[in-house]
Amino acid sequence: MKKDDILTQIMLEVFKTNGMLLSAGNSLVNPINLNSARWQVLGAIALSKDGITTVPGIARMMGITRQGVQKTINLLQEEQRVIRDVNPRDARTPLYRLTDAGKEAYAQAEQLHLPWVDALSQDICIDKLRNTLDVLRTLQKKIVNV
Amino acid sequence: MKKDDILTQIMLEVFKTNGMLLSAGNSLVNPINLNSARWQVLGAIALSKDGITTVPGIARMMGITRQGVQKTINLLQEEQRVIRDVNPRDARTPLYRLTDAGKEAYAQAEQLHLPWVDALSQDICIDKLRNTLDVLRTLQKKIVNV
DNA sequence: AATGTTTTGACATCTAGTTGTCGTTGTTGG
DNA sequence: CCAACAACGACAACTAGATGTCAAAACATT
Repeated sequence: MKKDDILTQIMLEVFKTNGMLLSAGNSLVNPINLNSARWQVLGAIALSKDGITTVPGIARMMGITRQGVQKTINLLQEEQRVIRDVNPRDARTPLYRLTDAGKEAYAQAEQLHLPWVDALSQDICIDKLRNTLDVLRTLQKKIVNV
Repeated sequence: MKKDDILTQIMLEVFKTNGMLLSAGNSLVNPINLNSARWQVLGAIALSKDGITTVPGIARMMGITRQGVQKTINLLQEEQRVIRDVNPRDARTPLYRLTDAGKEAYAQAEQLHLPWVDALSQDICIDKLRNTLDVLRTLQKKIVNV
């Protein structure tokens, strides 16, 4: 197979893998009343500097639009899993952080996630994983510039 | 980074790459009045045996639900890009094939796709691409079984 | 300091795709 | 042969996310 054909196949497999990961992720965190979208947003907040960040900040981190994140954040806020603070540095865009319930939900999600990732990474050597991560990131940079 | 962490990163990058590929794909085939979803379904038909297949067949090939494919097929049929045949082997599920307009649309899409893929695969050696394809497929098999 | 540009939240509309249900058609095992 | 059972199209409701618009706030440049 030529490079072009392999890359085309990779694209199709990215679509498929995306769907399967979303679906598996939903099943994984469904028991704790989460889904992939909320889980990811909780993670984005948890992993941000000082555990506090803005909607557009999350959107940039996740590579989706701020409007999409805003919807999820509004839901998480209704569920008392995130709380809104005034942003002293920018009056337009409030800061969000996890509540205790949010922290617990994210911790539970991690406990479910870990053994799952562990099982999936079994039998794939670390160099292959590293390479895959590198290729995906390289592709993204190129897609932006092309 | 541990294997687990790398794989977690890969998952996040798959989400991002998926979004970027969809968006770039939409821009790419937008000039010929297509989008990523319709383009993919046209491709699934074009690449199937004898260029004729069923809705559930496309769904299995693409790894999405038959209902999702059905929606896209219905649109493509309205646009006269696919045509429906009676399936002599199964009265429930009609066969679909490309019309001349459908074939032309797909050929045009390929002409746009080729130089794009070519530019993206530039500077990534074929072994890295092969490895990435392999890892994605391995992951999919594992996700199904875990 | 004034002006033009960018970023933001809020809101509305749209799209691709999932989930669930129904009645029908195939398929398979006893 | 026939009774379960699986797969199908049609339809409806729902979800995540994109796209577009607006006014307000922040920022940049002169």
